[in-house]
Amino acid sequence: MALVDAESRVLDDHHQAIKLWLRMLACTTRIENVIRQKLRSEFGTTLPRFDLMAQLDRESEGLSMGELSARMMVTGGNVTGIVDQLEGEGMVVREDHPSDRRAYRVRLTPAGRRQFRRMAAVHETWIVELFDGWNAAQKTQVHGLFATLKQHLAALEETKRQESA
Amino acid sequence: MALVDAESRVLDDHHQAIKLWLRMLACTTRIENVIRQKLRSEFGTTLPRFDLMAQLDRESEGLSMGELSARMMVTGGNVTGIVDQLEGEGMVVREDHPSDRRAYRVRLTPAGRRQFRRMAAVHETWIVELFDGWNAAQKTQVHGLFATLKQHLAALEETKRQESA
DNA sequence: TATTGTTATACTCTATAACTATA
DNA sequence: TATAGTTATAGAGTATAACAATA
Repeated sequence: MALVDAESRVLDDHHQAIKLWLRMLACTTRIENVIRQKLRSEFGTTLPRFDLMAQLDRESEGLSMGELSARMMVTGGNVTGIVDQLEGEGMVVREDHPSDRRAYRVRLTPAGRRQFRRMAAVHETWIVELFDGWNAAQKTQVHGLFATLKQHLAALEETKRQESA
Repeated sequence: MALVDAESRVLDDHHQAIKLWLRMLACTTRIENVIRQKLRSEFGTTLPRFDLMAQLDRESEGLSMGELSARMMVTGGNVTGIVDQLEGEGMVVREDHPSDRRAYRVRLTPAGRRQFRRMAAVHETWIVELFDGWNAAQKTQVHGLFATLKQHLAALEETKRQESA
């Protein structure tokens, strides 16, 4: 009996994880789609472009292409394309890197910063509305729980990296 | 002072929502990437293909193209493409719909069901490992919280649909 | 007329690999 | 040799619109 109970607990735990994942994925996907659609219809931009500008907004000194690539978790070729677009629209500039002539220092132009701040303010109201199903205490709770999960995921990746090395 | 406090609470609440969203999105994206990569390397398949087979596995009677499209939340043309592939590999079949000659009834073949079940079992172990940063009580808690959020998101969509009508 | 599904097309997002120019 | 960035290419994933067959 003890064995059977242990097995059914394992089964329950498995199904619990799957159900949790599917529900969480459904919520995230839905929110992401709303954000993507609103960014396109209201500002004519996309999530990666918004993300790139957000990274630059945090760094008044600017970032190299490689740093942008690392922070956005995409490979270099993609960053080149997005920066090309935004530079063409006058939102960012590639300045020479002071000490490394291979590299650039990408930064927001004044117009780019104004435009980003304008978008970010509206973006924030969308997020607030979308998460209004949770009260402040619940948001705090989930925020803490995801900190734990994030650590766990980072540890898994670290383990895997060491195995492959 | 009361006004200032109220304002700073609003600000805090906004930042809380944004930080929560960014952290949640980071976790979801990371998990999704792991799943995508493992599905490709271990089973030579993709997330939408896996998802389509999962929908069919739940419905022994099969589903029409339109029903698949609605459940997967993608437009019809995409479903045609995925069903074409899976039919070519003998995983699913398009049967005539009994009462509507415009429609099909797509269902898993026995081989398709065997293959899906095999994949699903392994997929479940990936999910369990990825979510192992939370204990059972925490998983239950998050599952419940996401039920609330899902309802809230559905309500928002409903409101919007009525506004546009 | 409205609906089911297909076709054709295009765009976003991403990864990989070969390339250049510096370091 | 190694690194920063670019270019070219390929593929996943998606949406849109025009179309044929049937309701």
